[in-house]
Amino acid sequence: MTVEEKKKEFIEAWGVLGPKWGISKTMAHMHALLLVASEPLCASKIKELLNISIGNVNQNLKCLIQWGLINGVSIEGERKEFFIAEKDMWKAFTNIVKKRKENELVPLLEILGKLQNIPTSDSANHPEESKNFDATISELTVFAKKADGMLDKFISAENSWLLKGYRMMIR
Amino acid sequence: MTVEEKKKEFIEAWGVLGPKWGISKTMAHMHALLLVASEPLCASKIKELLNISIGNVNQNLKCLIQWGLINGVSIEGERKEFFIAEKDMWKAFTNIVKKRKENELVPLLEILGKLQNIPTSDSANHPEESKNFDATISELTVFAKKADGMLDKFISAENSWLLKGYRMMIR
DNA sequence: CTCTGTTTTCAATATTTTTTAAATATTTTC
DNA sequence: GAAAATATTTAAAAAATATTGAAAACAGAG
Repeated sequence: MTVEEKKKEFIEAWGVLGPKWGISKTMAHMHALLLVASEPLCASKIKELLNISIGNVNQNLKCLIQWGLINGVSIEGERKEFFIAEKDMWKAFTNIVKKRKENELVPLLEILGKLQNIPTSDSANHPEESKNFDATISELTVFAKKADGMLDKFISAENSWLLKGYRMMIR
Repeated sequence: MTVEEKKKEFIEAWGVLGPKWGISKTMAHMHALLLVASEPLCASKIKELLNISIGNVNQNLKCLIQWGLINGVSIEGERKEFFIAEKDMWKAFTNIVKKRKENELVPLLEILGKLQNIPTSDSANHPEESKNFDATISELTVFAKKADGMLDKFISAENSWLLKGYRMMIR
């Protein structure tokens, strides 16, 4: 198996996993391509290597940058922009966690808070239901807040935490 | 705001979050509906409450059961099956983690292992590239394996871990 | 066994998301 | 400032996903 073949296979595999992680197949392909590229690539090179339109490349580049998975670099004497993947997996991972927390957990906490703060006008008429509902919302809130705090620690933890070993203390 | 209104709002909100978590809007609606329902609901009741087809209800019920987010229960004297949501959030969460680990991490580790075990036939011709590629794959592998181990601990940890407090030791 | 209510399956349809290609905008160089 | 190169936006096409509705399969009661 040649290096090129291995790269192709890796890119393919990443493309299968990507959608499961919430990023599109093409975006995953581009990310994988940049991960294994031995030098920075420009948009048109990516277009060429992956056989996709330049507009598509452009959009996904922007998206990958937003996710903190790649970075633009300028190359001496070249006019156009080149791109490289973030090779520090820990960094890439915490970038993703940060973004998903913002998009997923924060809005959830907002709506839960709102539902808790607004009084239930008919709670007297449906005491049981009202009680059950409040209990569910409040359990969810506790859980979401804990998760939120945990992710914050995660994000601010050092690289070494994952790479060198870690311990979770259960109390 | 009445209890019913609150429930509606919660269901809507869950429907928005769901797709970001990789489950479809309808599936999220159904899950939310069962979470706040004060009693088990049957398929046709769900169809009625959410205004969707019975086939759709059936498919998503099966999917929700697969994810471990809801359970079927039988009710005294009733022929059809009823459903309730898993209200223990910790359990629901670990169910999800377990499933996603199986679907996402395990296949990744497989492909990484494969790429490492098969020798690179042309590594002599492209020493630099080959070395870079191997390094990337192996860094990814280390990372993925650590994540895998961490998730295992997570899954087998006690409910109390999250609810009562936890500590991460960084070394 | 047969009837009836229920669940499951699946091809057709609708919806959503992704991709393209072309138009538009921006930047750099002279 | 004009020309050339690069980058971005957009409207339409294509592809992928979700939903429906109707038919088939199933299960329990008589």
